[in-house]
Amino acid sequence: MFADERKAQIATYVQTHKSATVSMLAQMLATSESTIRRDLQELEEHGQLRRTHGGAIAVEVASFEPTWQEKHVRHAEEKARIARCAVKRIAPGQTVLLDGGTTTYQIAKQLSVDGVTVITNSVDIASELTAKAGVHLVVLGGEFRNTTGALVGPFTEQMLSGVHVDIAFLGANGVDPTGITTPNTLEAATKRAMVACAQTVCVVADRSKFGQVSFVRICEWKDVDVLYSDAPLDDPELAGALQRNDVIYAYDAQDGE
Amino acid sequence: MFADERKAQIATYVQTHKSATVSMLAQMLATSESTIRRDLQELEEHGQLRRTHGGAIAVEVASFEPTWQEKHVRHAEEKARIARCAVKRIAPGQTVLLDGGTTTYQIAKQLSVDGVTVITNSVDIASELTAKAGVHLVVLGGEFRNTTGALVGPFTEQMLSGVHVDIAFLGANGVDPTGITTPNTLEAATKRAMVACAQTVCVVADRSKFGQVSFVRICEWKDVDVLYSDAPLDDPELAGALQRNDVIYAYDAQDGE
DNA sequence: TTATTGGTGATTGATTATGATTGAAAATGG
DNA sequence: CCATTTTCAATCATAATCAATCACCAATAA
Repeated sequence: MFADERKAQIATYVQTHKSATVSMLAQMLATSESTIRRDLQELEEHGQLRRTHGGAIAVEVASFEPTWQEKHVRHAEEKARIARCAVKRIAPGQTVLLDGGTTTYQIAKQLSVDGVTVITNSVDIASELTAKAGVHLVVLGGEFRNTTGALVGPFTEQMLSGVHVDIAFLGANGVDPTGITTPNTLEAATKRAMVACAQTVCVVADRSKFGQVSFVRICEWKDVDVLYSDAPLDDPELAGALQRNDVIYAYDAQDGE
Repeated sequence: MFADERKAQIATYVQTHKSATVSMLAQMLATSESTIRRDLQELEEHGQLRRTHGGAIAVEVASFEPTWQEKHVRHAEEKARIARCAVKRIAPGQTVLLDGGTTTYQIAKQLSVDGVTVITNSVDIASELTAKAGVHLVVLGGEFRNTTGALVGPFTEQMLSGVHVDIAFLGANGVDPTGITTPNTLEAATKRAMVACAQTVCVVADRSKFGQVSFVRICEWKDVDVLYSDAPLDDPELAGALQRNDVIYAYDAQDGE
């Protein structure tokens, strides 16, 4: 094990797991805590992670130092780009399923097609769409999860089993060559039910999700039709997986303005 | 859980829920109140939230003036009074069903009991309750009706058939000696399903509804347990009907202040 | 061989985070 | 207004963690 190799592993681990303790890293990499601390120090200097007492956390988790609003807005802008691209696929008369999440919320916000039926399990999206006149809104029942603002659980799945939609837009926490993942089992089950009832399945995920593998698998790429993101695809492994499963990759760089 | 991780969580929580108590955060994050206070102090110094006695609130909502729509609600003051009275009946641990409507919305707004489960078919109420920490929120699925902001229809009724609640608060457009009525058949069917699944049925209606008979009957007085309003009952015929069916009549005049 | 260099593990005093305690301050309810 | 309760800030003790330092080893070059 070379030093740089070890540092890369630490960086990857913290990226995917959002946090790690010094003692745990030392054990995992079969080295001393001193070495881990030195590595963490260096990685922090390179902005790869953020140190804390006892370990380190991923930079985006520590979003409390750099002004929260600033970061929030900038994040929203990337997601708005994805949404702008995704919303073009929605045609009048269609039935659209919008999963909970900030990116799908942007889709709802930018939706201006008349005569569409929107089904959602997000209270925020529902709230947003109540103001839109040309939208027939259907809300999926379920239990509210305040971490994501989505309605999930058996009720949601039961209701989903009774509907069929033309197109579904799903968010995901992890996007890897084998498929998409999310940290919560309830959410995953609900998303899976969404995949099952949609003619066309679109995943929306900004590039920070690429390479991440979260706890629970939602589905594989063969179940997905389109992946929307905000930048060119630079992971050859993921690109290959998408191609093999006929998944269209679409993104909108900030071009036309 | 690292300190910075915890602080980020607190910041996010307060942002999304608009407020949080020290004790609740301590419990949620499995730490002491001392630590939470230190975190809150630091977060306040960074302008991420605003501390209050007992907790913190989000920076953006420092003042609570009536919402844009709320000013245009007729009899808003009466409805708030009715809600203040009705909300006293809700006890910790109970499961509460809140029908859509401006009066029931006021109940949601004034709800401050911890550990209750609230089931609602109103997007507005759901949206309001996402901000309340101690509430387990369940949303009834269904189709959105623009005129009332409620979710109704077969989906709603199906989901209602699968639940049982301790107490339900219903609105009504007409209150007459034979029972309560509403103008829309879909809404009526949904309200009827609500009556069926509740142990205790409470009707909330300001005095302007008394004597009105709307198009579709929801239920008769024998199905109702309590009627909340804003003034003494002056219709002897209605009073008689209530008495014969053991319906409690409760109101809150603007007394104690 | 010998010196040097870079990386490593161990040690230790210093630092930091935390939970408990207590008197002070603030909210609450007459 | 006062009494009561709740919450707070300040302080302390403790435990965990860290930075600094030193010694060691292996690889390399003179």
